[in-house]
Amino acid sequence: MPFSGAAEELIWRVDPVALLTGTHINKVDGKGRVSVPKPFRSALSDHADGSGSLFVYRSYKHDALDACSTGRMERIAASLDDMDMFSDELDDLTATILADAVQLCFDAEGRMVLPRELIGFAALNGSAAFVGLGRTFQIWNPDRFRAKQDEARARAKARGATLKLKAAQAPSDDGEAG
Amino acid sequence: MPFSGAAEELIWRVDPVALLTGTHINKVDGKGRVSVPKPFRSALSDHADGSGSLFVYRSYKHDALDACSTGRMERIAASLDDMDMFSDELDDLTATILADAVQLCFDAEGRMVLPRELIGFAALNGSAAFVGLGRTFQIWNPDRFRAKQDEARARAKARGATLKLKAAQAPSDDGEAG
DNA sequence: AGTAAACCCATTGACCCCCATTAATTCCCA
DNA sequence: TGGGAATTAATGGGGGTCAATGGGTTTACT
Repeated sequence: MPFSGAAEELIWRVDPVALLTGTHINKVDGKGRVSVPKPFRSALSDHADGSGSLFVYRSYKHDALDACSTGRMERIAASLDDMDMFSDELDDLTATILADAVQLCFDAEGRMVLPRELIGFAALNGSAAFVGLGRTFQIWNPDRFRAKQDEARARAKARGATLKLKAAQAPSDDGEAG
Repeated sequence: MPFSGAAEELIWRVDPVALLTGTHINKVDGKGRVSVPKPFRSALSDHADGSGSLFVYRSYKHDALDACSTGRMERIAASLDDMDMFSDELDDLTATILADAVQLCFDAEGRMVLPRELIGFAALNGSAAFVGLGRTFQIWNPDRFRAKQDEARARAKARGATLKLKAAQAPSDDGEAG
């Protein structure tokens, strides 16, 4: 029964901020359509019916795409809006992030269509790897990501990377992952 | 009860201020007409029927046009109004922004006609790039913008650009994008 | 009357939505 | 505990709708 199903969905959506984790590989069809992995979709959807949208933009560090929720993009825009109008730094940041970000919404099947240009930039030939980064995720060419991940692991091991955990805290109002 | 709680949660999640993002390239015809990209148009239109207007003025930093919603222009005017009367700075800003701004409204097809002078200033030869900057957007010669964006990205990468996100906040009353 | 601006209409092509199929999991029951 | 059934995610394809564009016509203004 759809009703109780919807109710349950709501309950665990309300629950804090679902983290975006793991790597999911989906196909990109001729029209540029990709299924957004279900766990990501749930974390991103604004509405109870599962519809929603997200922002995608070219990473400036890798040949991959960065993606985030609309809530997070609004925070980015708000932060930029607080900077001085006409400053050079603002100029650069808006050009590399906002001017480049495309808002995509996923359809009833949970797919979004990636613009040709972005597909080309990230070299998504037939398949795409969705890589969870906590509040954000990236979209990679699967082979390239595997290579990058191997390097990262090797570096971390070599350097003996450590991480200091911050104290547990009340759920933030950062409603969105991304 | 969890259900009503969820419902309330959803209410204030509802689409705050649509962001102006991405780069859209449209054609400028012989009459100086350009289609305002649909997402921008929606974000700018004051009325439910989709009609609306916007302000366009010459950027003083680039050979491009700045544009914003009427609401934002009012905010700019208000900010200027807070400055000291007779100050040189106020003088300059009013001259470069307010004195230069033209109000354009788009027709039933969602097009506006750009004055010859502005087309010349921004070198819009046959096509124009609408560049979303969050609450504002610019109109560029597509080639020039691509060049500028490449530089900005290169700088961002070189200097490891970062942005401190401000805390999530309640939807602002800045009713208009632009 | 001549020029220019606003309005109206028609075409096309991209995007969005719907339906059908496959695959993989979970759930249930024997 | 194993097998089968039901649900759901992922995929493929086709058709309708709407945004973008080009051209024409009326209106206003000088």
